Amino acid sequence: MTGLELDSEELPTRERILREASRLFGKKGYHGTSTRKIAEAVDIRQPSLFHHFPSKDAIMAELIDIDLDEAATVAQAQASADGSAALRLYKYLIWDISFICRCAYDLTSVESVLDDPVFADKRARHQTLVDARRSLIEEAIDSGEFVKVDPEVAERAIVWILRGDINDTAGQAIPDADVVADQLASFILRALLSDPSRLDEIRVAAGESVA
Amino acid sequence: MTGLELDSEELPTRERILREASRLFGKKGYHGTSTRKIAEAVDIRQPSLFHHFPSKDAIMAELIDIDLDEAATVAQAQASADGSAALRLYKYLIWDISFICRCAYDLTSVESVLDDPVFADKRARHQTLVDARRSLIEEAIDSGEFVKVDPEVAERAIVWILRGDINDTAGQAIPDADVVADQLASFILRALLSDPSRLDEIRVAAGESVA
DNA sequence: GTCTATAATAGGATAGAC
DNA sequence: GTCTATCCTATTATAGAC
Repeated sequence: MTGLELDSEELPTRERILREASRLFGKKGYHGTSTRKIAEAVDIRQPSLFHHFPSKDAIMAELIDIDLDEAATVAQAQASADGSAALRLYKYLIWDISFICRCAYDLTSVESVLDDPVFADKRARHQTLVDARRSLIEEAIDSGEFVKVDPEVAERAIVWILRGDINDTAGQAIPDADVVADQLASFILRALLSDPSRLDEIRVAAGESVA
Repeated sequence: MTGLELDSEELPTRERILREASRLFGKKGYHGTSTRKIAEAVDIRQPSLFHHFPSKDAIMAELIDIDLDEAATVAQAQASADGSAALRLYKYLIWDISFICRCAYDLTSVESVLDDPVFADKRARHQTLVDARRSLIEEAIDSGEFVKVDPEVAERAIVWILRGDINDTAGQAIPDADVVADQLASFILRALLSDPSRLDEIRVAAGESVA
């Protein structure tokens, strides 16, 4: 898990590099952040970074793995499960938004570097996540649980609401992660449910399966 | 207006610089794009850029103005108009999404550089847009047209759906801009309207006021 | 208005002492 | 595990010819 409860100065250097680099990548972008600035934030000299990571790319690569690995697993599990697709999409959304809110890293920059050839080896994992999400949406539309909307439009709206949450919460380890998760996931389901009054039933069902 | 109907090779060099730079900024980020790459895309040598723009920053600054100026004006006009706030928000959304879809430039990178001190002089204009949008949302919630949702949550979802549209359409001058605009704006209103069945009435009313 | 040549700086990464 | 010193490349921008 990511939420180590140690004071920032007590953390191992490698961990502090990941956290400070993620914050700077999120704020200035991957290319807008120099290894000198990362080192400054961690309070070491620039070449010392290369004792912990072989390259600047390797720092980013680790952040990509943190962002994608668990999310792809959860999304795939819900996509291949049984029962209401709307409920399963809601469960995935709650998990993902909570994860983002609780995460110690600012993962803003991850999606924006995935197109770069340097990180081409991460694309398959990303595609797993995209496919699982898409399959949940299409299943819910086909079954009539969702309105007959273009799945592409629904997917884009969902993906960007999630990316916005990543950007806005930005590795701050938000305390009321559950509230934010429910608000955003509810926004999405209200927009998509054929019968919006089912929302409360879905929220209750998701709450029970967690507890 | 932005949609000059000339062949790309016929356009003045200055215009081609703006278009190619915007595409590269959108794909690789502002800092990830060098002036050499821009020049290469325009098919001139790197120093020739500086005959048309005093600096790389100035290219970005002009793209920021293109993105913000008209949008802030339209949003403010709707915010200070009378009648249903939900209808006025829908009208603004339709205008903004259509603008994005028809725009000759990829404006993806604009929002991500607004925090940079270099572009601090653009922030007031951006804030005008943010405030106008926020005011429309709060008015619709207070009047009961929208569900009692946290205005912050609604605003973030809307802003990021718009940013996603900017990113996904990416200066391609989408032909069916009106369809995309209606689909995304409808998604947003379905998520927010207390009585989702009012959506069609709002879409018709917005269509009439345009024609 | 575009070119070649080049200045000046900032970038990622390595070598080797401690 | 961190430091200083340094290499090499890429970057933005300028000077001046055509």
